[in-house]
Amino acid sequence: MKLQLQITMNEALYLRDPESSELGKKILKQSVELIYKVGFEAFTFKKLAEEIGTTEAGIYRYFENKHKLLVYLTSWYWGWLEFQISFHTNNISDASIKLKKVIHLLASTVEEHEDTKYINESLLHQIIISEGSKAYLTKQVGEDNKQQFFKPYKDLCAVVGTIILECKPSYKYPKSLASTIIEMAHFQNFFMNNLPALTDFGVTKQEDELIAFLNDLVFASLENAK
Amino acid sequence: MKLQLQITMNEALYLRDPESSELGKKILKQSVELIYKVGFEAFTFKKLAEEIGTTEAGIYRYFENKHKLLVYLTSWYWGWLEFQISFHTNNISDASIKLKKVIHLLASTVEEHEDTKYINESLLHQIIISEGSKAYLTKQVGEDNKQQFFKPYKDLCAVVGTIILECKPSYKYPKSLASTIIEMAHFQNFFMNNLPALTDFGVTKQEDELIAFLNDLVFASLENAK
DNA sequence: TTATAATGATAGTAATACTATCGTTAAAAA
DNA sequence: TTTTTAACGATAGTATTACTATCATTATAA
Repeated sequence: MKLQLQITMNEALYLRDPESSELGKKILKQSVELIYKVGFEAFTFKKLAEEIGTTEAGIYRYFENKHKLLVYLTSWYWGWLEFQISFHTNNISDASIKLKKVIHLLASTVEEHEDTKYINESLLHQIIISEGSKAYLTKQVGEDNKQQFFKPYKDLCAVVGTIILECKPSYKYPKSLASTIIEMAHFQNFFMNNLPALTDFGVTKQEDELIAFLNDLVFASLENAK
Repeated sequence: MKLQLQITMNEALYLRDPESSELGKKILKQSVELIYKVGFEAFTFKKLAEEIGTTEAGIYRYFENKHKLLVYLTSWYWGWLEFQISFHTNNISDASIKLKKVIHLLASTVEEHEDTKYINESLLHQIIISEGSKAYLTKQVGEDNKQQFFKPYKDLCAVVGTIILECKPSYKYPKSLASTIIEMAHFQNFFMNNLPALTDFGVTKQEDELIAFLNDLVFASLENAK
């Protein structure tokens, strides 16, 4: 048995549903690989078209511009992560263990499942680390938000916030702590690999140390709450 | 008496020192206002030249490209902040009070001192919040780092890390906690104003609540350390 | 069998991100 | 004071980016 995970995407993010055709799936697959390779700034629809073997106009039939494509990919990632969390914390009754699992999922390198799918989660994870915040750090964030583009991120944050409150109902900042964990799982990873002076993690065993830091941060805050 | 604060800038960031001429100072002043107004993506040297009343080529004599200008501005900000911290924590003996002061300085809206200077710190603070991380979230981060472009950020982080250790010598993650405070002071501010569902801060008294959150996060971590 | 929809191929445009040249002006050195 | 140098303004030019438009072809569905 093999069941395909389907993530519901905001229709305003695309012109034609990329999951509905072979070309669309190629766009998703190759855009992840190309953004990973050259970075979001140097990524263009022309280069993407060349990789795929189609034309620029072909890409524009699916996505209005590269910003919407980035928002699409980040939304997909948040949706996917929320599913991973709900799957892996299912029937864990102890909220603290649940929260530890969440931190582990956020901070661990994603390992590949099947390469058959059209999105490589492991590369996408790296993209989220390096480019993810560019999806909302823009002048149009207000309009994008009105169109619900960040709902998957908010939903994930709400899920984590709820688990935090399960651990400690009296904690006063569940949502801010949730967004802090999520952002720091990515930023500290980026710093560790690119600006190590900003972290306390060595080159070896790095991931474990990042997880330990996040656990320490979160559980100290919760234990401290009255 | 009026003493002008001079921040030493990495010479590799510019082609001609912008602080050495009137045009250079205008470039700094107007770039802050233009980036604040249109955002870094829509900001171009052509528009900047028009604002100043010079030509595109005139700007290119000072800065190679807009990325280096952004790195220049962020470096300036980190240097300025480090000075603010050293100034305002001077002769405070209690490390905890010092750390609280640091958090306050990081998370407070910067109010204007004199408008005579060529950099508006209050607008620059807003730019750091919205655009700051784009200075290092690039493919060239490694090369930029080799050229010491991020030294001011690292220095600031080291200063904060040292104060953290003064508070609690046994705490294991002073640098990661320092970079977490700095990043979160900015990100939570951005979320509060643009994606409020990611925070627990209301529209009123927002700044105080953000400071309270950061204090709670930091001191819980330190008190928790053995 | 005929519509309809998706794609490929090609063209074109305005803006961006530069580089190069040249004449003028203003300040510093001789 | 004259001469040299440095900075600036003005203009031009190029490759790339970020699109939009058109039309022929192919595959699918009515």
